[in-house]
Amino acid sequence: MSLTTSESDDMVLSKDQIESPSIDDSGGSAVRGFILKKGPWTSAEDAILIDYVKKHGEGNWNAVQKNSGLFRCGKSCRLRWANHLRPNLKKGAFTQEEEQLIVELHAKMGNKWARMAAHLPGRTDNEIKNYWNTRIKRRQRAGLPLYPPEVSFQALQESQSLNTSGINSADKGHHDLLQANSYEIPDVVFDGLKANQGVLHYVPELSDITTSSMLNLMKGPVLSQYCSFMPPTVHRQKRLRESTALFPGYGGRVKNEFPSFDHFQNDTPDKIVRSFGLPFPLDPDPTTKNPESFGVIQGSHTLSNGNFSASKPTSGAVKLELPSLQYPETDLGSWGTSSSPQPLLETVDAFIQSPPPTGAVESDCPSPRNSGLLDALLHESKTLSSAKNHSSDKSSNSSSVTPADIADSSTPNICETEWEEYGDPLSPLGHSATSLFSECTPLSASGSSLDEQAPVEPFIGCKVKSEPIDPACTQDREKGTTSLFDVNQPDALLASDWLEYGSYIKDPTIMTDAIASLLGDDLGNEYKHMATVTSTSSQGWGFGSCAWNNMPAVCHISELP
DNA sequence: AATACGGCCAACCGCAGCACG
DNA sequence: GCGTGCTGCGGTTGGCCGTAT
Repeated sequence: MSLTTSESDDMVLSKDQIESPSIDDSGGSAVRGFILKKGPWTSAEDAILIDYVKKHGEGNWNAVQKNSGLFRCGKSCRLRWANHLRPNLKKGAFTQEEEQLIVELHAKMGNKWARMAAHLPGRTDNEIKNYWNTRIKRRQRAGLPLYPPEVSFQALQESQSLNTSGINSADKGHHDLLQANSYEIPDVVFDGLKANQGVLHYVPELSDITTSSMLNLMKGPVLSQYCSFMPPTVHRQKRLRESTALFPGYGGRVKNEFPSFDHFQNDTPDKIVRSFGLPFPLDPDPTTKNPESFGVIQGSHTLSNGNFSASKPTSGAVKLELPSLQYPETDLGSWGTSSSPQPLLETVDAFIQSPPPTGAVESDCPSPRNSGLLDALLHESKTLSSAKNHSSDKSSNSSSVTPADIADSSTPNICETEWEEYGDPLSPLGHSATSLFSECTPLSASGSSLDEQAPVEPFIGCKVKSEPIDPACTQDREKGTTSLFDVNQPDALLASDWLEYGSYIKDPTIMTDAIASLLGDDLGNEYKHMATVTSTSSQGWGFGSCAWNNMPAVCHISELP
């Protein structure tokens, strides 16, 4: 982009200026008695920098300021050179090929702009970053998925192959597989993976979640993460800084706090909550929960990113980063073999408890629903819902209740619909995300997403089927992991392996039916008998796991008739 | 026509990793 | 081993411009 600043009052400061000890009150900063200019670069400055680099080469940027008379800090010089002056820079809009590549790379890498730039000759990380951020906003408004179905599915397939091949954290096979697909996945992505530790540790870097990890994590803490991985659109407020604006109380504290689950195990609930992006501590008092804050979760890239920042462990709650599909530096294997999904539930429960899933709050749904994107999503979802009602009718004869049925039987929930639309597209998990959203959302589900994503469902394995207490069934599972729940005995629930902050569900049959229905029609019979409800939360949430992949699952049935 | 808003781009800031003395 | 400086990276902010209201 061309410089717009006046080039007449050029920046090349005179000797006098250079040595002036005065502080530049126009944005410049004084360093070692020198005034460093800030702001847009002028052509004169560019010329100086170019000339300097020609003579001395790149690097040693701090020397530029010392030797060229250019009053820019080294960082500024490097940035200017890298982004605008260096040869072979490709200017102009991204081509379709480039855009597609960016999407694919982002699905693989997350917000690793520099790495992505390496795959796009002539393009800078800044360009890509700006493009992506713009794209996100655009697609949000359009109610479109962040990742095109093909990209999501591709990532999904890759992750699937990874899972089925039994690759674990220590297995470099990940790498090979991914690279075979022409994507360079940094080693670091898998560094943290550890095989079969037997304990579900944590979701260390949700920001770096990969397809596989998403598949595995979707059901848990990631729930909150993915509930918000579409950055919420801030209406009428440019550059609203969620960290401070939305959570004044947590502003700096929440940011970048993302301890591993190892820590969670000994941490207080509120700490855990914050770690997963919840802006508020687990507070028994619902009134203390600011809907806005909660919405952050949703919007946080955490899901804020979604990202959650893909690059750094951050509180999804306050960051607008999108979730990458990277493998988290965690124990993926443990998800599959884990015998203790506790952390997940803890988090989920915390998540759940924040905003009471009551009808009164629904309109106020503290989720991404409050975002402008959600408005768009709502619109789209409505359209889809109406279209899908037809299909729903077809299955109305089913013995079990489908999400669509549920939706029909309850007050239409905008939030829910939006979440569904949100979830599918966002991650390669597509449906998995949807399932999560719908299941975690306190309200009825339109079921539209479920229908559409049917093909992907099998990969998700997140659905939970509630089966009547069947010792034989549960005993076959990881011992101690699955506990039969007796909704009539709060104590039993609290004592379950899946820690519960809540008490118990009021009507066991409702939970049972709800969960069963989720598996019944949506998931099909294939996995119908492969999941078991392990526990329930105080607010109508049911938790369980799937036998075929041991994935934790969660669903909510508060709105069941 | 005035204003508000969003898109886009460039630049800055803070942090982390690394190398070196 | 420690402190310092350099570099790179990712996130954020500021400003211009076009468009919508």
